[in-house]
Amino acid sequence: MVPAKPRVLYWFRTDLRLHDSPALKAALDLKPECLYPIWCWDPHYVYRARVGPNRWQYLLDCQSDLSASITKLNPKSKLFVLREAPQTVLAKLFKAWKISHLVFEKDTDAYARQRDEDVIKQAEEAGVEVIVKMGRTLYDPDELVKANGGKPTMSITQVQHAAEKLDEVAKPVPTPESLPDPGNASLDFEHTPPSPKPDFNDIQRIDMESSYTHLAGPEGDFGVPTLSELGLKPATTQHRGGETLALRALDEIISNKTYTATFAKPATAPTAFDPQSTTLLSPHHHFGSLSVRLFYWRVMDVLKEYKGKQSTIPTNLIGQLLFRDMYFGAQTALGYSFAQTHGNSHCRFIPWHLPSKVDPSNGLVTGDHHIDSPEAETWFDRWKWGKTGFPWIDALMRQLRQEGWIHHLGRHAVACFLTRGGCYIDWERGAEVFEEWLIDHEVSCNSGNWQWLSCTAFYSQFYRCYSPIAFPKKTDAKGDFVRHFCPELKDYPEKFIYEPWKAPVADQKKAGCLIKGDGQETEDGGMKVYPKPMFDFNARRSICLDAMKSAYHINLYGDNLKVKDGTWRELFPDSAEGPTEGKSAKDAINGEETGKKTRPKRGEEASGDMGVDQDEGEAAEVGGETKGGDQEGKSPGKRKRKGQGTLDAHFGGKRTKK
DNA sequence: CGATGAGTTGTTAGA
DNA sequence: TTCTAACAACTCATC
Repeated sequence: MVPAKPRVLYWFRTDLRLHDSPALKAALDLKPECLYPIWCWDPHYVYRARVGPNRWQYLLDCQSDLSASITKLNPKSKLFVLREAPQTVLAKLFKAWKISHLVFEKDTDAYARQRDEDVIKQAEEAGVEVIVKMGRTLYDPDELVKANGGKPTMSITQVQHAAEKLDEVAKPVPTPESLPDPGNASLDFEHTPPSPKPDFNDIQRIDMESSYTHLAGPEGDFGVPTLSELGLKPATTQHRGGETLALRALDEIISNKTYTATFAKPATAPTAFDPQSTTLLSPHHHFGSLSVRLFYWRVMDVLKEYKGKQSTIPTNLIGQLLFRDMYFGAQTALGYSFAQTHGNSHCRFIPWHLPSKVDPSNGLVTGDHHIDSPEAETWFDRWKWGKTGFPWIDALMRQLRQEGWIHHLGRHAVACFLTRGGCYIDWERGAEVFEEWLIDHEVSCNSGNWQWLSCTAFYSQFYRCYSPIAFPKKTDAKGDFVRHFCPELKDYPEKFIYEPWKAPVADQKKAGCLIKGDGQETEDGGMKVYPKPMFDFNARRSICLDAMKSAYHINLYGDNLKVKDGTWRELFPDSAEGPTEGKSAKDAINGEETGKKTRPKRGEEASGDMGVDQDEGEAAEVGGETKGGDQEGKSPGKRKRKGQGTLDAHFGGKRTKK
């Protein structure tokens, strides 16, 4: 009996490329009778994740380019976009298209794992064989974590040591030269449009979201959707996606051997924008339109040949990829909790303003936040919309909104400003804005970088704080970057470009822009207006510094029971920055989720000690990581403190003792 | 175990 | 202009 030839569903997700795709190669190695290249238009990303027009456009670029490349290899084929959740549509396709194999690239963020587990189960039930191949990172995050003793990778040293135990980074696999025909794409089954509520992107839509009206799209041709179907405004970014552009960009970078071999991230200018000083490959890596392993080996080839002085890990290009793998490893080990403080065993708890609301039924943030301080809410709003009155911060936030990309150090500057170095606002608020606006947004990297900058994980030198005035001067004394993104300030003298409020009114008038108000008005009697700074930066920096010092001494992590039940407040001095005290603040925050509604308690010990709760479950994912000792041994009492001053006074009797 | 040096990416004053 | 030290002080890796 001759076995039937395989009929393969190749499910594209964040691997929108034909080159160096181990999963696609595995699909083709089956020598299938037919291969359907498909994409599921997943409602999770349409409604439940924050995605703005710029990243959507980038995705559509990637899909269109991929579809055209598929058609080039086989005129009968293309990318078949199905407007339905993978969790509901795939099982129907298995049947309707008589599928024998489902093949896809492994994805490791918390949602992706849950989704894929669900789909794999359905495939097994349908008798469909599933093939999953890694191709998204240098190392398989699961293996990396395993090699790191089952613990999340929290430093580059850990990544390097773990990587030494693994095989070397996989060499790129060849790009296919032909593709099998797709089979008959009949849609002889019921379409299940998703529920549009809740819609996290509702506020962005200028029109009804209508991408789910037909399974194969409005033309019935499985075509790539449009922004207008999503009810979104057109993209404003000039950065375009797609494998063709990605490979061209890669060639250009690699052709400049000196740039490639001497690249040192901290030395690149965050003020450079035309052209930018870094590679801008991150969005290609995010969508998989450029293989990180291809990039790795192309860079390694240059490093092997280059005779001059080279930059090294971690500042060189290879180091950048290692950081990416580090965040993937941390996310993999911690699951959903990695993207939030609540329940996160490796993220410090700081009593930030505007903390997230948490759903007590699952311990996950709801997407909404508490307004413990109306002032902080105003600061957050002004930060988001580029109206803080600090030109460097505002220019960056406007570039981010318009173009969907800012330099890594620019991200440092605005993140530090929002959290530990200015507003003392929860990093999760900032991460949400980045999630919406960045074209290269990646859950693990975004969460990781925000934790880094807010000094809640990965990094702890909170006394190193970016100044919105001194920092940009280092690479852009003239203020060209600010003049471009805050054009109302373009005629300001160099002397005042980063602190325009210091310009005498006569100079303000001469430059055609008055410094006044809080960002509401943009014009006054025919003269442009730029807001006054929303606070005294140096005063805020010192308040934040003291607050961070205090929170570090109190030393709570996101999985601590006191963090979970709200009793952390008892440990903080009443005068501490953040929602630590005051009847109204306490009611506003405690009322809803702690109150008398007790969360399920298991093994809880109300001893007042830093109990370590292991019931969140994420750790099980990596084979029962236990970190019971984590908070032990870090007790504040062990720490030597030589300063006297105000701070110690606050601690009197407040610190927990062991 | 304690001590020491390093840690991708700070700022400022003063030489 | 470019360099250094002081600022105040964190965790991690290594010896």
